[in-house]
Amino acid sequence: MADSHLMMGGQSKGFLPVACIHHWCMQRGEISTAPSTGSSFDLKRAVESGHTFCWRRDHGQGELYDDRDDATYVTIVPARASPTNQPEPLRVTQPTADTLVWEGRFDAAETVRDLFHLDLDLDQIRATLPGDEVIDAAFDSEWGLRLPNDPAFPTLIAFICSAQMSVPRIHEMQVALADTYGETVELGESTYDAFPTPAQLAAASEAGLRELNLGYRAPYVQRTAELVTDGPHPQTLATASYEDAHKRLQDYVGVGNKVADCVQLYALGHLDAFPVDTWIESVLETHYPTLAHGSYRATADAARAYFGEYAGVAQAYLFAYAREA
DNA sequence: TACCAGGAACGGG
DNA sequence: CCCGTTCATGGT
Repeated sequence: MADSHLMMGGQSKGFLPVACIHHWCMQRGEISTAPSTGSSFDLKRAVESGHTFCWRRDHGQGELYDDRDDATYVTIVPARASPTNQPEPLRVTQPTADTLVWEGRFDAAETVRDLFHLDLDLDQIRATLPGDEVIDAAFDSEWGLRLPNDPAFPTLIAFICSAQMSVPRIHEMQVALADTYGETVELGESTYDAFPTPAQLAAASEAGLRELNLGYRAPYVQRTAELVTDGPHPQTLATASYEDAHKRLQDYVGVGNKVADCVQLYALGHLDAFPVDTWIESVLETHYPTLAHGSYRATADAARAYFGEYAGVAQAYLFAYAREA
């Protein structure tokens, strides 16, 4: 096992400058993903199954959602969520099934574990779910998939953009937003574009956003960015109840039941949220006809009651399983 | 060409 | 609360 905070120049952690902005102070670490029996994390599945839109492949490794299975992924932790209080680029790769390697400008082991809920026991979660044939097949097929625990604002914007849009095109929009309105950050010899802050995105014009092919979602994104800039941050809803957060998220523009559930599940740690999209609707109609009630609220509530505390994990596996077939 | 893609705003029952 | 219509845009 490699040192979890390896440094250049033999410096110890205590001698690091406060603002570590130079490439020579890059740190690297290794994380085991095999707590007990077999690997319990699959980085490619976690990043490329369409649940997070906060990652991209490193330069020169193509776009997400193709066959490549050994990619290095990059995200930029927003200032408000980073221990250095400034946007922090983070590279992660999985050289073997049981090993995760990260690179960043700070000791990011805890951050990486947090970003994928790695401290949750996947076997324990599965044990809480009903052991029906569909869940069994989905978990056998998609084992290692983890829910993201992403920053709230980028997740909110991504799922406002998701309306009537394919997974690759949602991701394209987030890349375009970052490249156009976000701050450029440096890691080693490379530079990356962070997702824009609420204020940066609020300053964009509807016309400017339409140029990025956001279509009718452009004014939703701009107005929601204004609301977040002027009001409480959606991240604060992580400590609210499911019902309270669900209601308050819909005060933003372009946010209904489904987008609210996605933000709650992928950014606020509400793992009992069960987003019902066209794929899940189809799965329910085929395999769980008693849960499909037609209206969003009735269907989602029935699914939450059936799958329980970790209904969102079941949803993620069913979604990935359905889309893979 | 018509239809679909991780839906939501809007108006009306 | 529930339902029908409309809303950009690129792919098939």
